[in-house]
Amino acid sequence: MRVRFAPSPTGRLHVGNIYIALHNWLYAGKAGGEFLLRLDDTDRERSTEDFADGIKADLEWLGLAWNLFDRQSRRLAIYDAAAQRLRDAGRLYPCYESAEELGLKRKVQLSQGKPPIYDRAALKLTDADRAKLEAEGKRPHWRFKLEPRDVAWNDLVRGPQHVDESSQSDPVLMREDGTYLYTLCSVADDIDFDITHIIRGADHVTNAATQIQIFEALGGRPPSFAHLPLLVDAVGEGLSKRLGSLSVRQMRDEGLEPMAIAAYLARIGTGDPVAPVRMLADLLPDHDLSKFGKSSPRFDPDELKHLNAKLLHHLPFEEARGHLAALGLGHIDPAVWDVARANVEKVEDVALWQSVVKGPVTPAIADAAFAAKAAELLPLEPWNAETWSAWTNAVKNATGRKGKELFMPLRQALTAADHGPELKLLLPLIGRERALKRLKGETA
RNA sequence: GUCCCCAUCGUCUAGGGGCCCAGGACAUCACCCUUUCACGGUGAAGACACGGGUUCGAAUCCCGUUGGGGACGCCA
Repeated sequence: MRVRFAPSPTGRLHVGNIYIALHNWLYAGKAGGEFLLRLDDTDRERSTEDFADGIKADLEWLGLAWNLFDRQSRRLAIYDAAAQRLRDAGRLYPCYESAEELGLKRKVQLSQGKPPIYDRAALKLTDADRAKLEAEGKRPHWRFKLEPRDVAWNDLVRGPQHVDESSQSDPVLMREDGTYLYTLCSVADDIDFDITHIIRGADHVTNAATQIQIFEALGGRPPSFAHLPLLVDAVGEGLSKRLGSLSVRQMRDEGLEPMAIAAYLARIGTGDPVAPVRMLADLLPDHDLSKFGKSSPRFDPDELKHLNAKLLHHLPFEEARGHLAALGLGHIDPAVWDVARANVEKVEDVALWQSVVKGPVTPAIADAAFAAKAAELLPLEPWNAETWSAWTNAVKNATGRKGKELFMPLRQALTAADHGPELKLLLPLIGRERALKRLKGETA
């Protein structure tokens, strides 16, 4: 069993991409299969090396490791052989229309209310016609001759599918300049790599029918197909159209945990509860493509943020350590993490509480007399989790204050904030020396 | 424009003619816990897009309307 994730290095990975990558990874992981990362870089105009590196980095950051790697630009011989085989079988034919001519034809068809399908004019060309065109300096692009029949398959997500191929254009497989297009490369590679399952977005469903024909023409057995519903954004628009607006890079910069992203993307679209998980493997047992429907799930950044916070609230220091270090927060005290984690939304928020503990903090003191009295009553060290209530009780008895009146001024003096982790846990970390200074209004 | 697909609480969904005046999860709200907030616990509120059929009975089947998504490239 082998799956592939085949992005084209024409941009950074975005949510829609990693949603597909993740499900491929999970499917292979659960079945004990292999995961191929294949860079579809046949479009030399738009593919760049930087994007190729970026894609790998994004995948690594998410923990989506691949067993195999290749890129289409290195596999030209495979495509040459495939094209020749199709030519020999009479399934590949030369066409001489220019891109402008084709555009015009489509426009005319559309204006007549007809579907913009290639009219196969090139099929009617005689040898003499072709010779004449060649003599004029025209170079052909090559199309695959589709059989005009109904192609059916059982989609792992969508159930029984069929496409009437007489309503499809013969796909161009080779450009005028002799380079190949995705449609051919993809199939040739899938055959060569023995890909058993193609898991991709629903924008490829009609492609599937055409590709099945190419698989068959090439003598390969078509793999199983699974077309996941396309994610839409909050306004209900397709996510894949908005490259860059939700890139992996951007999510990382926002401080989101890779596991939060994975957990969210793994469950969205299914009825399974969206819950934080520690590692990708935890997602394996419940993974099942048949849990998906055909309608588009909404990708909600707020829900992701919420999940991210929830994940952090339970994250032991040992598991946060690496991530903290990666963010330049290697100096975070484990004790601070344990006390503050329930109050953070993003991992870097802990830095604030570290600075509250270690100082310097400029206290907010509204009632100096009260703070001074509290300072006077501050117990001697050693301090522990009981210190806070012993102290506040003493202050209560001495001043007659209670409830919010009592502790809010203390919190503000001690932390310069009016919310935060439990003071009974925070206080011992701050220590007597700093607490004393802050109660006196000094920055410490 | 043509073809394909979809339509249940705010969101993700369960549901395949009576087990459903619709179940779960997330979010929301309330209460509890906590000498605030957050965390945690308990509970509440909240939906079958609309109109016609079929049927003793429809969220479920059929038709239509509306709304949404996708495909139709010498992109992938």
